[in-house]
Formats: sequence, C-alpha cells, structure tokens
Amino acid sequence: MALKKMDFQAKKCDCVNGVPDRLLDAAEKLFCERGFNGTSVRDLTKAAHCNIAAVNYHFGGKDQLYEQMFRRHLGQVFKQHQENIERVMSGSETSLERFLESLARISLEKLSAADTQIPLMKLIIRECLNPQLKQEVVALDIVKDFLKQLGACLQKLVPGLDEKKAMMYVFSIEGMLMHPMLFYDLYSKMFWKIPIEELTSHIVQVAATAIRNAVDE
Amino acid sequence: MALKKMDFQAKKCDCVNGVPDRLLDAAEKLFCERGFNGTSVRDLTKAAHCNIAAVNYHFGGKDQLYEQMFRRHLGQVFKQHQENIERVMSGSETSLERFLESLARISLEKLSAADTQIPLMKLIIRECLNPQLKQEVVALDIVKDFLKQLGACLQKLVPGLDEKKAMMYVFSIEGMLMHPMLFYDLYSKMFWKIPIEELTSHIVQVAATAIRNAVDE
DNA sequence: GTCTATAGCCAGATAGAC
DNA sequence: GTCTATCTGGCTATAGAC
Repeated sequence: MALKKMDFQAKKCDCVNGVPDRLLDAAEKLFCERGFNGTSVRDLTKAAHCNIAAVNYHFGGKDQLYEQMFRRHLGQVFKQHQENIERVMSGSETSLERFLESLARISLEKLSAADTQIPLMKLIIRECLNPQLKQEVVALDIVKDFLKQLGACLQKLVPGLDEKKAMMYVFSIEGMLMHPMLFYDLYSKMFWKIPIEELTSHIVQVAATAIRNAVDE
Repeated sequence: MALKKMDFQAKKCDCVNGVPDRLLDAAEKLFCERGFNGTSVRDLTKAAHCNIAAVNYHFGGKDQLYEQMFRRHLGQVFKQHQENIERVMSGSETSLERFLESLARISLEKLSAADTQIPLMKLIIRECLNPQLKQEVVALDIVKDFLKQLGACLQKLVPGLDEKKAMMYVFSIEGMLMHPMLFYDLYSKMFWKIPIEELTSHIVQVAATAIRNAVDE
C-alpha cells in the first residue's frame, strides 16, 4: 500500500504544468497535425503523460477537449494580431505597405520555426473541412470581426477604397497568406525553398500594387 | 434456392455502371466530403449500392481504393486544365488577362454548381494535411508539371518576367483561387455572397496588375 | 485526483456459401 | 462475382479501487 502511493507521487513530480494544461497542449499539437478523427484519446493522454480517463474527468470527453483547445488557441492568436494592428495603426509613419508587411510577417514567421509552433490556419482549415464544433458561431464571430477590422484598416490607409472592395482584397490577401501555410514544405521539395522574407515582400508587393492601382483608376 | 437467385439479379439490374466504377464514384464524393478517416468502408459500399466485401475484392482494401480514386480524379481535372491552356495559348488574341481569366474560371466555376461537382482542391488539401498515399511522387509530378507550365505561360505572355518571379506569381494566384474553394460558403454566411464572375475578375485584376507592374519597374 | 479494468461499439478484413 | 457471418482489434466512455 505504502509503496503504491510512492509510485503515484513519482509519476506526478516530473511535470511542470497540471494535467488539464498538458492535455490542452497535447490537443493543440496532435489535433493540428492529425485532425480530430486521426487523433485518439489514447494518443492525447500518452502525449500529456497522464491516464486515459483524464480526458473525460477534466473535460467531459474528447470533443469538449477539442472545443476548449480551439477556443484557447483562437483567442491567443487573435490577441497577438489585435496587438499588432493597434501598434501599427497608431504609429506616426503608418502606411499600406507597413500594415501589410506586419500582417504577413506575423502570419508567416512560424513557417520557418520548429514544430513547437502551431499554425492556426491548419486548425481552421481542418475545422472547415470536417466541422466538429456544435456552435460554429463562436469561431465565426472572432474570425468575422478580425477580417472586418482588416478591411477597415485598408480603408483608412487607402482613401477612396469602398467597403466591399476592401473586403475582396482582404480575401485575396488571406488566400495568398494561407497558401504557403499549407504548401510551404511541399513547394520547397518541388521547387526551391523560398526565404520567408522574400515570400513576405512578394505578397506585400502584389497586394499593395493591386490596391493602389484599383483606387487610382 | 431459385428464389434467392432471383433476388440477386433484382439487386443488380437497377445500376448502370459496374461495381468498381460505382465504388470509385462513391469514394470521390465521400472521401472529398469527409476525409479518409471520416469515411468507412460501410459508408462507401452503401453509397455504391454494393456489398461490404466488394472494396476488398475489387481494390484490395480501403487505402488502395483511395489511391485509385485519387489518380483518376487528378488525371481528369488536369486533362481539362491542359486542354484549356493549349486552347488559350494557341489563340491569336491571347493575353495575360485572357489566360488568367480562363484559369480562374475553370477553377472557380464549380463553386456555384450543385454538390455533384467535386472540387479537386479539397482532395489535395486533405491529402496534404493527412497524407495517405505511400508514394507522394505520383501526385507530386502531375502537380509540379502543371505549376511549371503555368509559370512558363506567364513568362511567354509577359516578356521580361524571370522564372523564379513567374513561379512566385503562380503561387500567389493559386492561393487566391484556393481560398474561395475552401471558404466560399463560410464567407457567404459571414459577409455576402460574392458572384463568381465578380470574384473571378477581381482575382484576375489583382494578379495582372501586380505582374505588369513588377516588370515595368 | 489518479489509476485499472472493462463495457459496448464500430472499424477493416476475410472465410466460405451460393 | 456477390453475399452473409464473423474474426480481430481499436475506439470512447465509465465504474470502481485506491
């Protein structure tokens, strides 16, 4: 009896965070890499160094752990974007190019990093392809407000740009940014490894040129 | 005994194509909609109106049915693109805008159609996120040649464009085209339903403006 | 809170009748 | 070639010991 209790304590003490946090971290990594269907509760608990029953005990089930992870991750990334937008737009030397450059840099910088960084887009794309969340309203509202804000920034930076046109450019920019998030590794194998800085300035050039040209006409 | 044989024949005669073809059709539809992990052999055989054992008998397993479907679909779509490129590039009044417009139209026209049309991009994105094919070389070579050809077309249509720059523009264009393939429905709910024609001409404008501007400098 | 053991289900594959 | 019945194994969730 006494021996068993010692064993339990030994298993606990090699971990920094609590079990729920470790499970959320494991969920973020594994769901992003393998998708919801491709990740089992066994995988999650093994990665989080805890018991299989922990998912049900702390979150009430696999799907609720997924939802919690999704909310946490979306919140973190959009908070980062929010701070960036406020910083850039409140600066004295603000310009369309500076704005686009900061947006692209934040979105793409993780591509060159190690696997520890989790690309948000993969999660959103997976959720889009295989919806798991009951009320997609939650995710929708955060993303919608973010995109609207991007459109409003474009309008502020480029006088004469109407709202619909601004949103169309936001969609195009998101597309150009999303593409390397999905295919950067594949393209690197097929063709050549584009430096992130080169990719960033390319996308900024395409977007800025098109937007300015459209307004000048 | 005699009654049983009549039953078998009755089940057969309400189908036009053979079982393998029906299974490939069902696989194309279901794998695209729900992914590999999200589609069971039972789902496939039910949709193809055949027995569970047929997948193993005709294809040797679920994963080999997936591979066969992938090859067939990729071949069909790229053949269509191939014919379009040859038609546009051999015309007398060819131009950058005409070329981009035909590329965008073929890629996006299926968005407005009913569910009967299968978007290729979803399959490629799913395969990219959750690789199922052993030798990704097969898919790679087809896609690689196609993208290279697009780059070569841009170079022909815009003298002075070097190869690397041309490929960067191909990536941007693919990104802008892929984005609505994934998010068209979501964006329609969030904002407004953009007419396909408007979307097409918008993307053509962005790409053409940026490319011409880059060369003029 | 943490663990083991197991219930109950559904998956893919296959043997063998017809 | 087609079908039914079944094998084997992985899955989520939970009951109950500690």
